[in-house]
Amino acid sequence: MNTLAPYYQNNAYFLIAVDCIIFGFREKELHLLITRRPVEPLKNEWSLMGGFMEENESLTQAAEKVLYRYTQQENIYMEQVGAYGEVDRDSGDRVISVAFYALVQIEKFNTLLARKFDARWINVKELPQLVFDHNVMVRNALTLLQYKVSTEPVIFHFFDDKFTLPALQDLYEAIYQMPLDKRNFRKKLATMDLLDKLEIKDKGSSKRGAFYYSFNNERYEAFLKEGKRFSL
Amino acid sequence: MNTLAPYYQNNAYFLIAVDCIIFGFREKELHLLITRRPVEPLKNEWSLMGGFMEENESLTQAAEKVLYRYTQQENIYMEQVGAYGEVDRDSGDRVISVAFYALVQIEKFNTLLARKFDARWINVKELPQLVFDHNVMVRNALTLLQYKVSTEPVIFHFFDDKFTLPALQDLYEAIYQMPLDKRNFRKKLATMDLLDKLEIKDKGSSKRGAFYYSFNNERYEAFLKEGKRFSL
DNA sequence: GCAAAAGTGTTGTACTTACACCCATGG
DNA sequence: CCATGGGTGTAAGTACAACACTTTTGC
Repeated sequence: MNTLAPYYQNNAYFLIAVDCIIFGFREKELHLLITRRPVEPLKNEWSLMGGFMEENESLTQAAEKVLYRYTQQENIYMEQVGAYGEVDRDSGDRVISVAFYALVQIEKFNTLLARKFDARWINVKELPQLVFDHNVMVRNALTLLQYKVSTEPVIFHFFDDKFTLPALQDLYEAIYQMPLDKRNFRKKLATMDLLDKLEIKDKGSSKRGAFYYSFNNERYEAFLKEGKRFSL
Repeated sequence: MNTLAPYYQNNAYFLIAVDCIIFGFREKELHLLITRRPVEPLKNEWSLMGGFMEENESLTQAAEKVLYRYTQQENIYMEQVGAYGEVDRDSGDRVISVAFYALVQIEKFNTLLARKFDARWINVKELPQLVFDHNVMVRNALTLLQYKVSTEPVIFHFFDDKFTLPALQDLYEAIYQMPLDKRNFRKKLATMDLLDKLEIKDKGSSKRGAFYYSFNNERYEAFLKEGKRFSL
């Protein structure tokens, strides 16, 4: 319970939750991490990763806390999706929830931890029904993600600083949920001139191997200063 | 205070406010309605229209309540901007605020009411410092509005079902904060073919007078069904 | 009759789309 | 040697940007 409000008396108090839509990229598909809900009501149903906000943390910090609990990772790229406040949205009690999406590298994900929480990476195309309004949150998060990756170089947060062009294209295709033309995709990337081609190849997915690239942040800063905008 | 939570005990409770960024169009400029804050702390400083959320209302309903209190209007077009939850954002107490923007017709606005609340329409370019993080909310709302009016026909909510093309262009220019080419602007509108030209003219802003147009909603439905997208 | 705003087309440029073949390599 | 995925250029079409003059009418 709160201490007495110094100024704003006689107003209602609410539980606030944060729910995290954790996106990852695996097997050429966009996945998201869901878990069996650990508490009643709807215990053991599929759910987003969530948690309650505490006294001395901001919304962002609350989301980071939840992310850390489920992934043991910090400094994860995260964006707020919005607040959800229908009166009956949570059948357990009146709860206002703020949704965040996060982009993580699945390789860094701790699978032992996953077992502990009964968490699973699910292809976004095969998403089951989730509790409450969580499916709506996912839809909104995906729409926002589509916009974001097309206008800002946030997609690189899915990778551990290097990636191949075929993988990058597969990821865009998974997010946009449509096929892209390989040559046009590469042409647009080349025009922006923000990637460094590395000397090494990924031989994991083909015999020939695909060159690794990395995103050049300094070049991107300069790019912005010239008034240019990232666009894919 | 809340009744005892049936399930989610031992979690913190918070005050939740909604703050409304009320946009209107006047004198070829985008304006927004601000008020003298009626309560301590920072009493009489410039502020957005806000209010606390109550037990049995959704976030959207809370925002509608605030809008009604300050404008006496209902069925106002409204969008959520986001939730603001820094620990010290409100110096009065811990408050999480959810911001909404609304598009209203200034002509319908009740000026008597304005006096009661010491409310004023301010050109967005001449916005004073507002309390707390309200200036940030306005910036975010404007960015969202720019995106929305370019991809959906929401701009027509600024008008009372008819408008002239010069006024429409002035409004876009005010929102985008850049000049537009008159012929290109009209060509794009004409291509979409969503407006009906009326037989009457507005003689208020020129001797010749400009024809009124109205947005044709049925045509827009069909337009969407063909897979087309509004774009300006 | 003139000032002030409304209305109207064309042309060059940049971007987007569509499209097919050769390359490198592990098995 | 062949199957598999990686890598590359060109041409057509579409969308965007730039630009100037005529019309109407209240004063």
